[in-house]
Amino acid sequence: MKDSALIPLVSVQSSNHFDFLLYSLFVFVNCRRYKRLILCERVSHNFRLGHYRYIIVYENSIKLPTRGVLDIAVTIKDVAKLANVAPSTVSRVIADSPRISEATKRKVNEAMGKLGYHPNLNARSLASQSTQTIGLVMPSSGDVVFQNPFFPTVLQGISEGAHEKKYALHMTTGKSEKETLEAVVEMVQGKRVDGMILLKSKVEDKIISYLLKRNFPFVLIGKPYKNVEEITHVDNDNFRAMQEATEHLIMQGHHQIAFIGGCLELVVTVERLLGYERALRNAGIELKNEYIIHEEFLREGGQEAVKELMSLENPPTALVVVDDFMALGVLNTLDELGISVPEDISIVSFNNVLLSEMVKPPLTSVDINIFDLGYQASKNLIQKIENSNEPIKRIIIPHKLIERSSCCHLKNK
Amino acid sequence: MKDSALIPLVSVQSSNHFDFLLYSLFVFVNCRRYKRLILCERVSHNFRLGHYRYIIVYENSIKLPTRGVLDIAVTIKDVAKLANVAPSTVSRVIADSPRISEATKRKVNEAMGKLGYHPNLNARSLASQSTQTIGLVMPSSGDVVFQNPFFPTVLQGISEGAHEKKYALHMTTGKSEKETLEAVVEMVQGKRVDGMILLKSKVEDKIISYLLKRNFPFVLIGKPYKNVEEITHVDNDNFRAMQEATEHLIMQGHHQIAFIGGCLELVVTVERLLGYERALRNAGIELKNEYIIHEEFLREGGQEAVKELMSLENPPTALVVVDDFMALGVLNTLDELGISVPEDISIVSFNNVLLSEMVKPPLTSVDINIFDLGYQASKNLIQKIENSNEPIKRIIIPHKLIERSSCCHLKNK
DNA sequence: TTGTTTTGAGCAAGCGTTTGCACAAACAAT
DNA sequence: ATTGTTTGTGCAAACGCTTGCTCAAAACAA
Repeated sequence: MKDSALIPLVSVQSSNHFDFLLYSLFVFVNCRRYKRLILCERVSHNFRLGHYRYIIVYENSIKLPTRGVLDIAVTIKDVAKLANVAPSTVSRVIADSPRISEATKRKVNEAMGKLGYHPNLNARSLASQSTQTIGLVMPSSGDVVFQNPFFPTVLQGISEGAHEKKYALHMTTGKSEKETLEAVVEMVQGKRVDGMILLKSKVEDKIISYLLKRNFPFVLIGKPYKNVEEITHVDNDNFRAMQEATEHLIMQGHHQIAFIGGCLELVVTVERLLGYERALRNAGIELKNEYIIHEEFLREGGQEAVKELMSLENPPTALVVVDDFMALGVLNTLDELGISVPEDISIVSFNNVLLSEMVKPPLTSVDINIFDLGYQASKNLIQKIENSNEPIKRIIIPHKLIERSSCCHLKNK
Repeated sequence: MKDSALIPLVSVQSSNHFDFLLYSLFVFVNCRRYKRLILCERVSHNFRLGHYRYIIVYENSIKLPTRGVLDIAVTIKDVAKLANVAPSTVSRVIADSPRISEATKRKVNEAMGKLGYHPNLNARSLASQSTQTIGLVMPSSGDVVFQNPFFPTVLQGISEGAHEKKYALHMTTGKSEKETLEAVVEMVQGKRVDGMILLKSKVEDKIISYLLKRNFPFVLIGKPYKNVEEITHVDNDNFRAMQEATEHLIMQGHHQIAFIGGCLELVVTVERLLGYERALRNAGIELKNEYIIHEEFLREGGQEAVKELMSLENPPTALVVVDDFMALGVLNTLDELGISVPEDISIVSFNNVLLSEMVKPPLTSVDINIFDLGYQASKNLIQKIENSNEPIKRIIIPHKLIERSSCCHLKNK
């Protein structure tokens, strides 16, 4: 005889005939050597596949009611019946409402235990209008971000923050900008999530406008291009960070400093570029256009750019690179060109991922605390979800220049 | 006058008094200079916050019915009313049922457009018992996996496969094994997902037993430790891959080959270890216990191990390392020890992540096609979800040894 | 004893869909 | 004209939960 575990699906060919279904069940029960089968509730005449409930009786003694032939789940009603209370009472026990007496709670909990009850979260979400889920749009497969550790780390932070408050994550991908927006609409209007985290802010961001218009809770990682006062965001002070990185080089005597950055549509690039320019200007160093490179992360393109840069009449003596991984590419290209770091050229990069200390030479890199970026984002999003009066916030995650061996004082020529 | 966008939440202090609510609405409407407000439906006497519907009338001409005071969404009923059909018809139009005439479809679609209707996916899931979502448990923050590109890449593959079939991803984290199982139960019994993808298989895997017992669709990435015949899984032929990698070294004249692997509880480690042993045995080379190292990925531990290994009486002339990132650590340690690769020692590693070609020297690495691992997992999971008769499958993703410069022929001593 | 408050639990409506069947209208076949 | 078929829509129950209000019983006060 079987124990009271779930019973695998019996294949019922025609769902249109009650008798046939019943018959199938009998056959199934017999061949599995269950003792008896009792249909105990016929949910409606207008029945659908999956609406029958039954009890298995073992060895003539009634055991627990077991569900499962057509994947019928244990519901709150079943628990209520077993505990001899109303469904609403069970619901309140689950919510640990103070209006229920201890005695009843015990009784109900016991029944839940016996039946192996687990609430149906879709039903819960539908009724309570909340999902305990936060939404995320992944960068599309082809995206630059995917190649480097930023994404997983920030995800890890988000996940950690969500986990602490028992929130889950819901993600989709969008291949194009249009698809991405659709994905967001699906999550938001489809009521799949209570709030959203955006992983990057573009200069003209449709998603942000959409969420703003709908007044839907969201947190942005990065700095909004506009509406700064209306958007809770968590960011580094990228302007300062880059300024400091550049100043670090300046203090080491470098005047010819090039900037290697990413897509100018990303606000972070813009900010950092400004910080770079400020540092140079403060030091009275002239800005040179040919020292500023925006390359997508593709290695080949990067190589080209670096080669061009180094073959200028006055090649730079130092580089600021906005990403460790990109810096690694640069490092390789320099190596090919026979230029050695830091003797011939100094490099400061960003992100301080694990990689940066394992590379030769270890990279001086600005640690922007990616994990915390994600962690604070989800934490603050949840606050916002749970209290709609929560004020707009701007959370700045501190950065720190980690000195390693990719920079050194400019040798006097 | 406002346009027909959503109207922000009016703060209604007491939800208990209809009149008060009505009054608040009027105040709100006046101060926002809407022309008129009509309550058009009082959903029930026994009302709850958020159950009122209304129409805004602009400039005396009736515009679209607008919802939103208490974030009331447009429902299928509203669409039905506007299009003058039954809700069921709207539902069928959405599902593009052939039973609906073209004329009606057009009419309904128009109404949906006007109202900006979007289906409530929770309600859909509840009624249709399917979520179009696949579940995933992330490695916990502290986990090894998070540090290297395996996770994001496989996620990318999964996401791609899911996206193609319009499935979304649902993720949670578990910090401990217990929490992880709870997270799975929550997703499965909470009916949040239609199927699951497991990212690694442990030797005694409670999650697998659970899913198997419940007969819940899932796909494993990696090889199951037991019940191989009952579990659809996608994997590399890790045995062969490692055997080939080792043979590659043997063919280059190496006899003293050490194995640096990860946690022995992971099936993949076991498989690869076996492949390594087979290769040696086939070549008639004696296995040495001191040549086999299992280190968690922590850099420090790894360094220790490598140092120990190299100070053996007969240090190995070649290493197989089960992960590129780990190999990078090894590379660094060797560098510290003044041992150069590949001159003094050859290395073959695994995964062939972008990193491996950017490192000095570029690593000979076995490409196991991580993306495809994820892609096939979600693709096959979805097949399984959509057709419960889908047979159990074993999908082997081909691997390929990518030769770079971290190996060379053993110089004759 | 009677009136009043408190406590605990139940009733039933509601969340927004899907879907089996009923049924009217239009058409075809007798 | 009568009886079948189609074809297209509508009806209403169901999914499994939450929650405002009602109300009986218990506890307390007068």
